[in-house]
Amino acid sequence: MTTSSRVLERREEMRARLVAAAWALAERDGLAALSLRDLAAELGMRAPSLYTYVDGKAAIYDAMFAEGYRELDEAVATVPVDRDDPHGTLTRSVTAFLRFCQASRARYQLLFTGALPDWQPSPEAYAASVASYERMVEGLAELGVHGQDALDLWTALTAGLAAQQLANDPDGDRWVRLVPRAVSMFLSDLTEDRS
Amino acid sequence: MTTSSRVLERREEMRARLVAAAWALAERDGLAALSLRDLAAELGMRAPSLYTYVDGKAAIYDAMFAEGYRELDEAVATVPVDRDDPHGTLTRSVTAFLRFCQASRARYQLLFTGALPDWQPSPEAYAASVASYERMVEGLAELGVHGQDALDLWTALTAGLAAQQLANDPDGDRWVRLVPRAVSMFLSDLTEDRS
DNA sequence: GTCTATAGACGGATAGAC
DNA sequence: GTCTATCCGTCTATAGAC
Repeated sequence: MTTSSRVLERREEMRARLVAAAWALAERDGLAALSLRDLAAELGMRAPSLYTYVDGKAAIYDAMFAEGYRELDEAVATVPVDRDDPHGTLTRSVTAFLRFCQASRARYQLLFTGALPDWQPSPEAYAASVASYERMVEGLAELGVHGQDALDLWTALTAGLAAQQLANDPDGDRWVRLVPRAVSMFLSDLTEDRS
Repeated sequence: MTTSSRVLERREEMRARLVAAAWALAERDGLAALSLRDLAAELGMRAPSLYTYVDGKAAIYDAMFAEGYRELDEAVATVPVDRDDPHGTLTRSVTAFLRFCQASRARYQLLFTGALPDWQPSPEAYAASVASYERMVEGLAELGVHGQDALDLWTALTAGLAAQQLANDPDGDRWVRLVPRAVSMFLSDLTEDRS
């Protein structure tokens, strides 16, 4: 006797609520402070009941990680690409990226800093992040950015803007304001002689 | 009856050994995994004995933090400043900075990422980091870098290079190699019209 | 599917003997 | 100054009743 689709539906719905509650707690108490007891309480349950929906804490981080990258793609794919305006396109992309990071400190930590001591993304979850990077590379290629060095310089620049913004002015725009200038700087460098 | 200087000397020496052992453990097991039991064992003691030298775990992180910034100043102050060669000077500085970060992952995390959940530097320890930033600002001024925006762009760029190097190629030089190019990019931007 | 009870581990910190 | 013993808290995870 197989499980009815009705039941599976309910389970998926509950699982989604579980992950949402996990995000809320991670945001409030810190990513590393997330505990199964607190999480269960948030859902009106006791800790052991969570195992009905999820196979332990690592699986919860995994689900959050995957969801985070899905949201990142959504936030970045929203930005219209104008091949004739690399500066505008990149500026809008990076601004969206920084806003995405600012919107959730916990998500930023989980996705981009290896801040969790006892957890590594599962291979499937990790694959999602690689795919995301590859989409970024394709987008940059459309705008005329080619070569590993240029890509590495780009990721350093954007990662640095995000890190500084989050660390020193989490709710403001001190580094967000610099994005157009940073993009100009980067694009100027691209068109220079490098012999 | 005051404590003899002989005794104070011994205490200071022991305290230094304690901090050194803490670094070793943080490097081996992760910064957050540092425990007083392990630390004591490393020194041939039991955990309660540590309280003779140090007032709890937070004080240990504090001592490590202060020492880390002392080492950073040493690593950066070593770089000779040539007012007539900003590019060379900055390149050497950033390279030294990246090597400093690579030399100890635990130190990098403690000093530059807020990766420890339940700990914040004490006001005195924090003051050391502010002083370090101010010395960097002075150094940049000597080389013709002025203004908050330029400084913020600079910190973003260097922080980003460090973050990417540590996260994606901790023992290599994938981003270290890009330092001269990043410095050129930055300096070119400085000399541009910004009206 | 949810619960209670509990195993089993690890952590920081303190009291008080020696 | 160092120890043993211990308190008290944290946590994940499992067993088994209902």
